[in-house]
Amino acid sequence: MGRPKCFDESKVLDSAIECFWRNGLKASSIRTLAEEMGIAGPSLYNAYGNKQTLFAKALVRYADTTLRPRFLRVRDLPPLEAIRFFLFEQIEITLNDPDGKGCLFVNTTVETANGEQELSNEAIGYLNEIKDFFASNLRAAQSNGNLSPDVSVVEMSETLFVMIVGVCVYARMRPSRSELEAALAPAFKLLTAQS
Amino acid sequence: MGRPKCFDESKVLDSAIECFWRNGLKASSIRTLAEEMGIAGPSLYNAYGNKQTLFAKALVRYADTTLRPRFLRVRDLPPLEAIRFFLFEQIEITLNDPDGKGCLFVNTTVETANGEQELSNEAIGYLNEIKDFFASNLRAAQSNGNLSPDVSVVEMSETLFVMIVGVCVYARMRPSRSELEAALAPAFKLLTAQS
DNA sequence: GCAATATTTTAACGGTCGATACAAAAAACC
DNA sequence: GGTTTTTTGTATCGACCGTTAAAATATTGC
Repeated sequence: MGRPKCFDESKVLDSAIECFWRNGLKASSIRTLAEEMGIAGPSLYNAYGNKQTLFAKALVRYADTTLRPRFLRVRDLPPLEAIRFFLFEQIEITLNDPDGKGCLFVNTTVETANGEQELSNEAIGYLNEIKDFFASNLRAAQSNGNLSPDVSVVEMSETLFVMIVGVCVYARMRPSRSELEAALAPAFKLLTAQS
Repeated sequence: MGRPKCFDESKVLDSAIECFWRNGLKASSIRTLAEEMGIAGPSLYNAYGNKQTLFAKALVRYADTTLRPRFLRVRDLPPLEAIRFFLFEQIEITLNDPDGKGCLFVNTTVETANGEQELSNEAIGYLNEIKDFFASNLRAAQSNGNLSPDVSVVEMSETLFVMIVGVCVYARMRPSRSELEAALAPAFKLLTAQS
């Protein structure tokens, strides 16, 4: 019923993600968003509500298209190998990110922490999934016998978490491969030394 | 000559730092800045130029009042102890930061990376001073014999850097003491185990 | 006291912000 | 084919943005 939408809502949302990811929430105006999305302002409001709801939808889709595939990609690996691959992939993603976009969740957490709390909480929720990914895999590795039971899962998962978040900030500084590999090298050693 | 300024330029700049630190560059309007600084808009422009130059001056003063005192505070400690105290202090500062301001340099790097490049480069320069602080102290520890020459100073300094930057992002998530201490515990172990 | 200089105050500038009213357009239903 | 429903395009709204013009105010040098 009614006139059909003449654009793919998900594809256009991907363009919004790109804009928010690169420039942030406040630096992305409705006008530049609409232009980069290839639609007019009123179509944007008709399809996504307002700027805040558009951003919220962008966060959800970013999680679906960027974070969740990374979890799925390592789902069937041995737990420690899953963590190693996740960290390794972070380096490659960062180096193949010439715009220095980093991580939308990290950028959002930093930008909206003392303003748009609902958006901040949404982003933090996804970041906590990364921490949980580390923790559950470390626990599995201890069950497997691949990781010493003397290792504190809480400490190790928190450390890996702040390290990968730090790498996401690093991404915005256009780091070199050697800097990124050096930064994560001790993490790889921690994951093997105590096995 | 002329009418004297009726405010302390440094003290008022501290109020600007507080506002930028808490809310970021774009979310701090000239009007809210002027109000929080206790002066009128034109006085702000007369004293600090424009918004961008005000922010640049805020970055410099923030470095002078927040980062440099921390370096000086550990200047006379044994190098590894200096790093340990710096990390320990980061936890305490984060827990005594109820607004979740984190680090102005990290916030600025994330917010302005793809916009105001001059401000971003300024912030990155100060962050690199932190990395250099780690590297030079690690080298000194190796000269002292307090740190094994088998440890890669580059790897360790890069790791400590991404960890402390990660903690600064963590600060915006209102972390608990146990989370922060767990996150940095492996760093403390790395600094003693290989000594 | 008077001129010169610098800062404060008041008011407002043009521009952009997020958001919308309204009518034209394009499909489905009968 | 006319009605209904949704989306599109155009034009624009009031609010706020960063910034400044201009006049009033407060000091110094003479």
